[in-house]
Amino acid sequence: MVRKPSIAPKSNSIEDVARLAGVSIATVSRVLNKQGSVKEKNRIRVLDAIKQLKFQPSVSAQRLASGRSNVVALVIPRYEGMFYSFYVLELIRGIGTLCEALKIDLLLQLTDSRSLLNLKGAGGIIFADLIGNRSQLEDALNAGVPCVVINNHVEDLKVNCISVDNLGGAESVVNYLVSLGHKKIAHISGDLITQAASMRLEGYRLGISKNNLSLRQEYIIKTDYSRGQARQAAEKLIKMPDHPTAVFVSSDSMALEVMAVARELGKRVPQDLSIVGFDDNPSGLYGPVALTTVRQPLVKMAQEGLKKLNALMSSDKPQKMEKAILPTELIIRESCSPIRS
Amino acid sequence: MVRKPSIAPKSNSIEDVARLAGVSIATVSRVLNKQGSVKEKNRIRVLDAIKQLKFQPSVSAQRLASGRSNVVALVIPRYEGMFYSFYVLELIRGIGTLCEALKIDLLLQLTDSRSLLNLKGAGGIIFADLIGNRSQLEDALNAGVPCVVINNHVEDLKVNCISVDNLGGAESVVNYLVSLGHKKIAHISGDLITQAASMRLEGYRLGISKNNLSLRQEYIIKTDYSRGQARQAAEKLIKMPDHPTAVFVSSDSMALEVMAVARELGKRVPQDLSIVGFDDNPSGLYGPVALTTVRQPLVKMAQEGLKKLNALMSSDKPQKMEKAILPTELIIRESCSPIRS
DNA sequence: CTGAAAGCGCTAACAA
DNA sequence: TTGTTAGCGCTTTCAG
Repeated sequence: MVRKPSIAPKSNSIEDVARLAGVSIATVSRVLNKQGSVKEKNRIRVLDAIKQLKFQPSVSAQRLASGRSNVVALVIPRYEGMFYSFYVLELIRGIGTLCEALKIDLLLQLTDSRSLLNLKGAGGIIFADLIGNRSQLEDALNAGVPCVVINNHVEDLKVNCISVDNLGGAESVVNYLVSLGHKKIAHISGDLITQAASMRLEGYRLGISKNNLSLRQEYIIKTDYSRGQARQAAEKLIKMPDHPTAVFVSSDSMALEVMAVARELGKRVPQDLSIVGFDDNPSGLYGPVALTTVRQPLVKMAQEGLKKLNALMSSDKPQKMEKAILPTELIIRESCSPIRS
Repeated sequence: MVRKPSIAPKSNSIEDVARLAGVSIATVSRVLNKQGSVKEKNRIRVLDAIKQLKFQPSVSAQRLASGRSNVVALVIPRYEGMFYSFYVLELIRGIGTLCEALKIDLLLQLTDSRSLLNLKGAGGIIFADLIGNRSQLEDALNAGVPCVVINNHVEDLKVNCISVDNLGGAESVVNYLVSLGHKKIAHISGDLITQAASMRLEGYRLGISKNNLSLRQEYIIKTDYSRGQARQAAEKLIKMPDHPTAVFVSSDSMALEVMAVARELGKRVPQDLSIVGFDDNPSGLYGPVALTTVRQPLVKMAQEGLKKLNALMSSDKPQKMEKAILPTELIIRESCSPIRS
């Protein structure tokens, strides 16, 4: 048949390498994949030819022929508040850099949750959070695509997941504040469509009740994680007649906003208002009062997730399934003080 | 004789669809690619079969057979300060969402600049900024891969680029401050390995000299874009015996830090110190004093770049080459005031 | 240790 | 309007 006239200067293929090296393409393939044995002399010649021709194998052809894929998709659901958060960038950074090291191609999917993913595009999928897109995960699972979920604990699906102890982290904040003598503790929550935010709220509630404090609804304010809403929440809280003496904020970036508002309204931090954030965002370090916060191992979570997925993808044997919850850690800095009684 | 079903749930191929629909695979391919003509009745049957089988074509096979690729790589060089910036996220957001709409697969490469890219992995490449990785771009260009550079103006390479008028933006800031009567104007620059930061510095210099002010080296402080260094810079500037009355900061996030420092040191903003940022980061809106800044069309830049690349990739004809510089816009809010004389 | 050859799933020229 | 069929570039048996 007539070949399609290619416009672009056709780049050289494994065949060219084979010819130049004076071996068969099978041999070239062997040295490419570092498997099977090739006489050292031939290896060298092939490697030489590859370098000389600047040969790069076609990923598509490799995938098609081998059935394997070294492409990992990172699926991030698009929702209103997602880009306010420090955390998206941390995730991308963690996974992106590890991918380069592992020679894995990273397919980024910012999805609107209801569209279906191209499951054949990748050999494995990392779901970063699950927000309205459980069906995407289920589809992928049904199609037999290896999956890992991070930042979300999914109990009822047979899938690996790695999340962070938001509940425990939040509870420890309350315990800490109580230990400083606080009894009027408020909470500014993040977007409750995220599991993280709702677990932090839950942890707050748990902490309050375990410490035999009364849970006051007016002390709980829900936001979308944005600084704008944090500002409103802070104003509302501070202007209350019976205002809280401490506030646990669901993200550092919001906590910093709360701190700013407090100052503007003439409150001293931490003397008049103790503030605790969540994230361990480096920005928290720079103000005049370093922010007490909860450190969560985001990069580690992301990278563990990728490693697990990689194992899933490259082994034929079924791997054991894990539902890991990584510990969080209270980082005490300067934004809280004991309450004087 | 009946074949045993294979263990692995081998997903069905175009052949299965063809069989179910009672047509040839060529016909299926035609409806898949919406090209060539297919009798309406057959179209329906094929579409039906596809739905029924939940068929998704193999991207690799499509690419291999057609020579085309709907994969776009976004190359972001990894450097120290990159993740401080609002801008990376905006870029990813702009390109990521448009990719979904255009059914383009996005390959994200956070590269360490010296490693070579897998040029066969994508049909086109967007370089977001060029930081120590010009050779990657040149390699891609030489290999005939369509490329677009965003956020960096490359004069000496035959490549499309779309950047933002950092120079003009910076100059307009100085002009504005001068119009308010300021004569002692400082600049806190970002990481000068980025073209954006160095053009802003250049624009500042230009503005100063065009307005016949003297350029004072001690008024120029270089940072890595982090809030930490912004804080140090601000302290240094404010504590100078002959301190500036206005400061132009190379990013909003740093400008906010400067504002915070000023307040801590007892300066009123804008009465004692006028501050201008760069980015139009929404965070700038929330403080007690809304930040005057320079708006740059990041999302637009990213999306225009992707569109251009897409055109390059899907047309056989050579496209005209463009070096666009999108205008920036001074957004006057509350952080500057006229100087009393 | 090496090479020949059979596909992998799809596209697109060509024939019908 | 359709079906037939030759590759796309590589991996992977299977002989040698």
